[in-house]
Amino acid sequence: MFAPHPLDSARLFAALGDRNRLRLVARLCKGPASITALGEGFHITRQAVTKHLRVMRKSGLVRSTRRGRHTIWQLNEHRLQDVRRYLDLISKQWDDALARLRTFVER
Amino acid sequence: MFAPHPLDSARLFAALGDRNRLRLVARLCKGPASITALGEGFHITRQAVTKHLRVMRKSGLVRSTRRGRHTIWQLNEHRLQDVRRYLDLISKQWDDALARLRTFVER
DNA sequence: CGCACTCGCAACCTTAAAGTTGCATATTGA
DNA sequence: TCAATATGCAACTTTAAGGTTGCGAGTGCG
Repeated sequence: MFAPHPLDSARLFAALGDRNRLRLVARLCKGPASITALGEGFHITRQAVTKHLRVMRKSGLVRSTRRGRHTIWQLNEHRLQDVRRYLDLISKQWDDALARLRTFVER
Repeated sequence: MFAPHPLDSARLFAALGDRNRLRLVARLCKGPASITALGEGFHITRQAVTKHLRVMRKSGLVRSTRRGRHTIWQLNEHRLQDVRRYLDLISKQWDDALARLRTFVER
């Protein structure tokens, strides 16, 4: 079965926990792109974009492949599913807790 | 319809993007609890726990109610669903992008 | 070939996150 | 009532995140 590691999950959520990184993800949803192409609409340096991409790569959310003189970045669909599964697990536990509470309170 | 704001979402993910906060969430899944009860198994100060809880409250992930001399904290199921919905939206866009890519590549 | 383009590396700055310590305040049980 | 309990408030330290600038290196078009 699937057992999400809390530390890995934390890193994954942290990777999504930044405004600019979320915008990068949204941009990557439209398809793979190079660094300069990704930073087009942004008001940050190319280096900042690079840093964000590496943070996300470290968490496994994104991967890169060298292609000639530019590096192509794309989303890692599996990791996104990991996050969703982790949230589902939390939600389920929470629902169970609520159910137990209702039983106790007997309202 | 539901339109998740990227900035709000970022704050929400950031709230989950910390090892100790994730452990707090896991603990809160078992039911509401007070601050000292929450920090029981942790190796951090009560004040640190308080700070984490407030970060999560600011993102709407958790809420608190004063009850006598202790404050009871519990999860906010609605916000959890918000995160899940946002991820679903991202995943869907990503799936669409993949579909488009397959059409282009014509493999 | 040479120049423009795309990127990596490294140093640096600024700010905020994570955590601690110390003290004040309110509540409750004996 | 009084002390123990449970929390809040504030100042402080340390570390890392987010961002910038400068420079060097590989790649490809004209």
